[in-house]
Amino acid sequence: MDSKILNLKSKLEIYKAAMADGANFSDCPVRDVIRGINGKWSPLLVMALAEKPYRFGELRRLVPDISQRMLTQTLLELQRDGYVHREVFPTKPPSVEYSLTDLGRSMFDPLYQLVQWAELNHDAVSAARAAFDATQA
Amino acid sequence: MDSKILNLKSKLEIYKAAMADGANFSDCPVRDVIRGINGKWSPLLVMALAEKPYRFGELRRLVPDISQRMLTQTLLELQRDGYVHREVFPTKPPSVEYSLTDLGRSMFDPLYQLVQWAELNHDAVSAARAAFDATQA
DNA sequence: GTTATTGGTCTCAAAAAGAGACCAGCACTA
DNA sequence: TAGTGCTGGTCTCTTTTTGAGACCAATAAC
Repeated sequence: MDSKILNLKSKLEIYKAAMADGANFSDCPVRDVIRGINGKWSPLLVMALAEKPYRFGELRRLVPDISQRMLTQTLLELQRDGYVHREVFPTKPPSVEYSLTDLGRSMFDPLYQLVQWAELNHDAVSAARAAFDATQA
Repeated sequence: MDSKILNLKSKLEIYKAAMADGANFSDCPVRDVIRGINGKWSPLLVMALAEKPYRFGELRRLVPDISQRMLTQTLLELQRDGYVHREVFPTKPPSVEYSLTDLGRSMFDPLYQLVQWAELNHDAVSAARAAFDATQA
């Protein structure tokens, strides 16, 4: 346990070094990147596209609770940040395929770590929520 | 590169297995957990508290662009999900210390992976954004 | 008595997200 | 030939979330 904490501390040294010298978090360049991938739908779409390219309508069916408006908008943001490639095929009617770029694929590993952690701990989180809500009642 | 893709695919098998059989993403338990930590401020606060416990006012100064309202609210959510412990000390005026629980600490590793990735790739993202915006002008 | 500090809450304005109607262009069908 | 459906969107309206900032009680220091 102690060694784990030390390890954690040494990692934080690196993390803090990545920030501005003033050591406040507001102009940390990492935040800018994280913000682009921590929208409500972005990680989900990246995970989906990591499997294979999908067309607009396919993504819509895969994630039924996203509105068409947010799907368009999130895909545009992912495209702007260089994670997703958009290609229009001249079929009738035209179909549009979305796929991950190399940059997008490079995000999969760390993102998947987080997903794995979430899967491993979602029981603990549910329990914590239930316990907390019980005290508030 | 090919082996990387294969590795990615095998990981996705696991990911999909974690979902409901219908293979649509809307009732994936992982989403519920991810949602709790992908707010605008949550990952930042977890990273900060990973270093050491902080008091309310200290966090406010550390993250100058968070409003007091959102700091209160985000800390409450993190507490509810079992990531953060809140302790009131009977000083005058009372001071409140926030620290990570074991569950919160267990999140650090995967979260830090993502931060590291973000740091490594923020130049590429900036470049992609600039290139994209140039075509839209 | 005045001022500052603590960790909040409350209210109101602004921004973001969700719901759903609408659209053009073509193919297929009746 | 008129109707229907599919494509990937956009537009508008409503609801939710966030941000900005005033306010608060209790106490200590000046």
